[in-house]
Amino acid sequence: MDKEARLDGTTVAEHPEELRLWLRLLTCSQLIETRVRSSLRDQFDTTLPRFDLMAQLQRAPEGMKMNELSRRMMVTGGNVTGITDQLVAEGLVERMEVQGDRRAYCVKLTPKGRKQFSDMAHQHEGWIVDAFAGLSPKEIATLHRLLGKVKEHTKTHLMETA
Amino acid sequence: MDKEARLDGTTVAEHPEELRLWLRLLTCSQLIETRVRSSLRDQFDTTLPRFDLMAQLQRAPEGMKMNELSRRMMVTGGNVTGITDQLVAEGLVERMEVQGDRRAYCVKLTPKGRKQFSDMAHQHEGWIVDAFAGLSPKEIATLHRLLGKVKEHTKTHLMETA
DNA sequence: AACAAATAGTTTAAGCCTAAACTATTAAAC
DNA sequence: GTTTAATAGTTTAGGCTTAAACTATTTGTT
Repeated sequence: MDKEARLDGTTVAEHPEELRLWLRLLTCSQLIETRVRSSLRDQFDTTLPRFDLMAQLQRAPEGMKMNELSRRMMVTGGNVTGITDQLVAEGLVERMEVQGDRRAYCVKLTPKGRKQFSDMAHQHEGWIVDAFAGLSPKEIATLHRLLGKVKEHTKTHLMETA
Repeated sequence: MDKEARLDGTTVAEHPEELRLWLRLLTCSQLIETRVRSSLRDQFDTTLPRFDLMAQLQRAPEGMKMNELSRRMMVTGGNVTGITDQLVAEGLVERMEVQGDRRAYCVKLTPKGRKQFSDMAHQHEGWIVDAFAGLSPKEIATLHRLLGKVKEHTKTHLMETA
């Protein structure tokens, strides 16, 4: 039911290989992401979006504008507002005024936030290493390279076919 | 800043390759998924979860129990209840009683649902083919194979490290 | 048969996320 | 310089998703 016969006697999937690849890619993301969310909740009583925001800030010791956070996290500005509000309330990040632009905020990890993120990041790294433990270093490199092509192609061709 | 020097003069990324791979995998999923969501909304005024549920049902002409939908879609039962309610209200799927088990429902596409899904699926296939148009058939096969290893490894090792 | 345990599905409360409308500020056009 | 447009961030309404508590039914134990 899922295959079509061809003249040469072989069969071909009714759905193109691209579709099968997409479903598998999605499954992998979801499996790993579900595991990470669950571990973050159980071990640190936090969520993936909060972790992601802090991860962005850790790489920017001087802080980052909401604007840029939104772009890097690939979520809407309103979303960043909400997550930042929570982290501010918990004392993990702080909003700082930007010299010369009274519209903008610069968001930065507090010392408490840096410490907490450091603990989480160490565990997180382990979960991710585990997730890919079935692959050899060479396979990891290949996967990384091929996904890089997908990423570039998708990013550049995103707005064409509207 | 992102590299550590080693004794042999080479450098190694501060974060393991697995972490870089994970971030890239996530980026690819999100880029493609965002595009699909947006197209479904613009062209069919519907959402990805609704599409996904209908896609599962289309492969099961006899219908499927909520239970199995939940497992295949990798979401909670409560979620399936909500999405099914909407699709029932729109006349796209129907709940049927199961002979011999008054707890269960069998959910099935209506003729209207089959027709609408068929239209959407055709477009959807195009979006996905586009997303991977930067890869050769051989690269697609490689990616599919490697992600298969990730999927199997993750699925089997999921509940070990709790 | 009676009780306990498991299963199917729903409900609820809370957080995530988006698009769109909104406020405040800055930059550009003229 | 005043108007216009663009930018930074927030708010709001609505849909998605989950975990946990819940109802109803079925299965297993004795």
